[in-house]
Amino acid sequence: MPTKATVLRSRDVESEATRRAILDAAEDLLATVGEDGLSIREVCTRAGVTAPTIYHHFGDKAALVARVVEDCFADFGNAFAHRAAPADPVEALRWSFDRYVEYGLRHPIHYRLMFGKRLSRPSPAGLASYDGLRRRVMALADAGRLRAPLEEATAAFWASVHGVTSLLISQFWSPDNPAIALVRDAMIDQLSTPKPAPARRTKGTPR
Amino acid sequence: MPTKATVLRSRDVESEATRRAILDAAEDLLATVGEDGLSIREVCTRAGVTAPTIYHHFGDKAALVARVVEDCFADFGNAFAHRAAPADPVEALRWSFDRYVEYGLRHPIHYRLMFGKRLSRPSPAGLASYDGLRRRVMALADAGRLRAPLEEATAAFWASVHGVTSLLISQFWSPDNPAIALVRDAMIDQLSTPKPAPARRTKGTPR
DNA sequence: ACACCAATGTAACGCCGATATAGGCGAGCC
DNA sequence: GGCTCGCCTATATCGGCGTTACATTGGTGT
Repeated sequence: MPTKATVLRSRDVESEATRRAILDAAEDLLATVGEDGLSIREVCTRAGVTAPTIYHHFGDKAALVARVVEDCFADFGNAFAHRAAPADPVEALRWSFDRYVEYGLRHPIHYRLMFGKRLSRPSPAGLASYDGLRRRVMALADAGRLRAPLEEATAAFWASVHGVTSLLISQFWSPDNPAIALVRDAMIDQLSTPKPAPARRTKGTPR
Repeated sequence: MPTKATVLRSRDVESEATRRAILDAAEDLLATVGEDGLSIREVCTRAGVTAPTIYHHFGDKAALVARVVEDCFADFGNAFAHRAAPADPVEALRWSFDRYVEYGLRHPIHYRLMFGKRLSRPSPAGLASYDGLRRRVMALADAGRLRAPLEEATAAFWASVHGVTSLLISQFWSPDNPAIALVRDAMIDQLSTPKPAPARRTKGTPR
């Protein structure tokens, strides 16, 4: 962004520092006590500012939370990007399912905020993360192994992994529920055709 | 002669009347403005009582909401019970999927409260509604057409329909999204054998 | 050098959920 | 009838919340 020379005006860097302090405090609080537990006043004391500063920088509480959630999508994307996915597209999809569920279980509050209610407009980071999923389904199509329209298949996969993750986060299910793998493998089996070369068996996916 | 339980003492019927008035007001508010929009004060004015009355009858706001949600599960069950399901167990399952989604779309706030976060203990009405779903899956098993353990299959079916409903309610999906039927049919295809198993009387849970 | 304006603080408003306390009033006993 | 007792409801209030009108300060551009 700073194509022009970034002029260092001291008040700007101070302002940015407080902005970050507020965001850090908010993110920390959000992860521990949730959205309802997060209070402007508590953010104030933690960030060392007073209320009008927060409102000056973010508008209102909802916008502050939305901003934090935006950052969460980046973390969510990293949960996939910073780890090597299997080469086989079907196995990669299974792997994506597991990483998705893993993230939800690790950051349940964040997950709820990200996917519990759509914000006014889909956030760029949210769209990017969905794009990542679509690409993984497209890899299946590129291998000639997808047997549903791309968008529908992507959406269906999302619905299944979101359903599982939601029930886990809401503690209707325990993390060792065998239905998790059942849903995962059922959906993947339905979306993909068997491997073209019949003889070779891929590792460890006993239907 | 009335039994002890039916002795009508006027103060009892008055108390029950105010209790119902509070519940009706709360249910109405909940359906329109949601849990956060529902305030004790608003319930008070609508029900024509004052705050301590509500606390006397229900304890606190969470308990009041929980009580309303309990009633919602009954409505949810009626969405299935009061309508004729198809005779074929596979079609009945498909029908259940649609009724489930339909209820969620019709009562999104209630749905969120019922399935968004597990209450302290699973409510009796909630267990009953899950039992209804299990029975519909068991009908498939009784027809020898279920190819997964009963509990796993029930849970997997629930996860898929819950995932779809959640995305619809959160407005990530539009109600005419073709992925809805894709998820539904994919899961049902995976859980059921394509044809009525002819001779084998395996009413158990073949794997 | 000075006027401007973004950044921050002070203080307050109107909500909220929750409660201590007191009063009303039917129920049952003498 | 008259009494007390226990359940039910209202009055008044508390502390906390999100939010905002207003004042203040200090860096910035001219």
